[in-house]
Order: sequence, then C-alpha cells, then structure tokens
Amino acid sequence: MTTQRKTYHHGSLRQALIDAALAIAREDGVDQVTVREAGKRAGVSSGAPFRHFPTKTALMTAVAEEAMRRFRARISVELDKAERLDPLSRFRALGIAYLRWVIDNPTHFEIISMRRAIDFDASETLVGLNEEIRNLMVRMLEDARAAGQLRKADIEGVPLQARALVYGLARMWIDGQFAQWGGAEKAESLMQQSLDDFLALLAK
Amino acid sequence: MTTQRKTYHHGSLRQALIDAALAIAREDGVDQVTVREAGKRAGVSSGAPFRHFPTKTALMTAVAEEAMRRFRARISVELDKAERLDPLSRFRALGIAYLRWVIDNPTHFEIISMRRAIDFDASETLVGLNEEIRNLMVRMLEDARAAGQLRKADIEGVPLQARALVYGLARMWIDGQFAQWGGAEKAESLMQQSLDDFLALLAK
DNA sequence: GATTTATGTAAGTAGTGATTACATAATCTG
DNA sequence: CAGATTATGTAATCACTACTTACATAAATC
Repeated sequence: MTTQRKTYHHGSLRQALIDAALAIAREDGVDQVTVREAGKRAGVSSGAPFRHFPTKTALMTAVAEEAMRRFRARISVELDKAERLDPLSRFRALGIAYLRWVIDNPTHFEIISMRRAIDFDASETLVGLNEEIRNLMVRMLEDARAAGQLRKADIEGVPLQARALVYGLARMWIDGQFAQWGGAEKAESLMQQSLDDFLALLAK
Repeated sequence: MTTQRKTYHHGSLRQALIDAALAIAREDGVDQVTVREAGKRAGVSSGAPFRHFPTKTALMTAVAEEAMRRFRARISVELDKAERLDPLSRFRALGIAYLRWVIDNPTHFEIISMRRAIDFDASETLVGLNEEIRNLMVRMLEDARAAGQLRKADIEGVPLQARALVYGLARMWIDGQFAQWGGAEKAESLMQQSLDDFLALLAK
C-alpha cells in the first residue's frame, strides 16, 4: 500500500485509514491492526490519524461501520435474487447470505461483533443496519407463517432461536471451531445443512 | 489482593498468577488482564511471571484451563442432579447448566473461547474437556432417540445444530446483544425459553 | 556445609495508544 | 488577490505493555 503523496495534505486520509485497517485485519488479523500501521499504509505519520479519529476505538468503529455496510449490501443483493421465492426460502437465502459473508470476511465480521472494542451503541449506522437485518429475519418468518408454511402458529421465540443459530454458526467459524472439519467449503456445507435442518423442523 | 510475602520465594506463584488473572478478568474485563498487573496482585515484580509463563499467551492458556475445569465441574454437578430424569430432560439440564455458567462467568467463558489469544489446540486439558462436553451432548441426544423421545429418527445434524444454538446464545450474551432486554435474569429466561422451544421442535 | 538449581529483582528494549508544539497547505475574507 | 484563518499534517514525547537480560537470593541436593 503506502500510497505516495505529492501534496502535504492527503486529501482523503479518513477513508484511506479505514481501508488500510480493513486490509490489515484481512491480511494479518484483527489484533494486528494498529493506528500506526494504518497510518503507514496511508503514507502518513503516526500522529496524523488522530486528527481524524480521537481514539483507536473511534477508528475501529468507523471500520465496523464500513464492514457493516458491505455486509448489509451483500444481503440485499442475495435477497433480491430470491425475490420470487416463497417466504421460508427467502428466509433461508438470508441465512445463507449471512453465513457466506462471514466465511468470506471472517475478520470483518469479527470487528462488527467486537462490541467492547468499538462504540457499537453510539453508532447510528451500526445500530440501524443491525436492526434492519434483524427486522428482515423477523418479517420473513412472519410471512412464512402467514403463508401457512410453518408447523406451529406460535412463532414467539423463533426469531431469537434463528438468530442464535446463525450467530452461533458464524462465531464457531470465527473462533476456529470448524477447523478440524476442513476448510471453508466444508464449513459452508455444514452450516447450510444445519440451517436446512432447522427449517425442516419449523416447516409443515 | 497484593498478597504479602515473608519469604523471598512466593511458594505458589504460578497458581497465584492464574487466580489473579481470573480476578482481573472478572472485575475489569478480559483485556484489562496484563502480566504486570497479575504479578502485582501476587506481590511480585513485573518480570517474575515470566519464570512461570514464557509468554502472555501461555498464562492466558493456563487461565483458560482453570476456567474450563470449573466450567466442566459445574456441568457435572448439574448433570448429577438430573441423573434420574429422561434423556431429553438431561440434555436440557446440560444446556441450562452451560448457559447459566456463562451468565455467571462471562469473562471466563470469553477466555475459553478466545482461541486466537490462547494455545487452545496445544492444550490437552482444553481440547479434552471441550471434547467431553461435546460428547455428553451427543450421547444424550442419542439416548433420547433410543428412548423414542424424538420426532425424527435421523439425528445426523442435530448435535451441531444444538451446539450452535447454545454457543450462539452464550456469545450473544458475551457480546452484549442481550443488553437491551434487561439484566442477567431476563437473559437467562430468554435463553431457557429458546432452548425449550428447540427441544419442543425436536420432541415427539 | 558447599554447590547447584529454581525463582525472584532491577533495569532496559521495542512497540503501542495518545498528546503536544509546531509546520504547512487549503480556504475564507476583505 | 493578499493576508488571515483554519484544517491537516509532522516530530518529539509520554505512559504503558510484553518481553529480555544480568544479577541476587533462597531451596534442594550432594
């Protein structure tokens, strides 16, 4: 990286730092992200980043926001593809899009869910997008029930159950609990199977 | 803490450091644990811990082992209480014991599942105890099937599903995703409900 | 009782987040 | 358009961290 700079001022240092942090996280892991290294990659001194982010937490929060936007965008794309399907199948598509993004971007998902290392609750973006994804999940389940796809009429606890299942699979991947069962492809098929099994339990 | 010491040698510094680290984690959070502070609480200099643990990771691994032993012990106690119940109820007891321990010891569970910050795979204790808990889960599900308690005969994917659900609920608690729904009691009842809903889907 | 070994101390290294005083470029204003 | 103002960079520094090294002291062993 280490972008060469002809002017004294960078021009778009803020975004460059976010991109650098995302790249470091992807290449070397989340805990290898340092303010200095992000600055270095952007071609700037070690103190410069602090003009744009008062603390490392503020930088990481902005990084999480960027990651969350990409996560949300990916889900939208996949849901659009599934637009003509029945509610339960769309719910499945959402779950699979979620899990695939996590497999493809483990460190970025890690940053999003690192709620103690970022100011999650203070970020409208993070809270809002998170809420959007949750709402999508709930709405699809309600649609599935309305369409008579479910075994039981009471879906009171199902959304939490579904979230816990997907989040659990995602975190198990992040935390290296699928390592013994092979690579990303194997993990993906296991996750997909698990999701399908769950849907089979719910469905008529 | 800052144990006073009359002899030059501590006598049991290794264990004192592990206990100190657990206490710091519980009181101030996992990332507040430093080798220096653990040494300080044990009443020794900042370099002394390195005689017992070559790296911070080694200390944290030992801490995780201690936490895992306590976790395992708690599960044993609760399972003993449920000894006379049917398999599915014992499975439920295991899940609830798991989740209650996490609620009572969030930072300790966090350390156990921090697989990048500890040498999980290099620790026979961690790998072994983890495997024991997983085997308990699987065995009880098989017993439940054998006892004709389940709707479907095929339980192929159920253990993973169950693990993901419980692990997901646990991590959601750790990651602060239950915060908006009130304190530990509320979270516990939500988790319990979620587990019961899942069992209801499985059961005949 | 002398020697060896285990375990502590003290001081120092390099890397981190963060702050400060200062320098330079972009922008605003008359 | 020129001078003042403001935004944004640099360099030096601080406190803290994991970790190392040289040395001191107690315990264990012969």
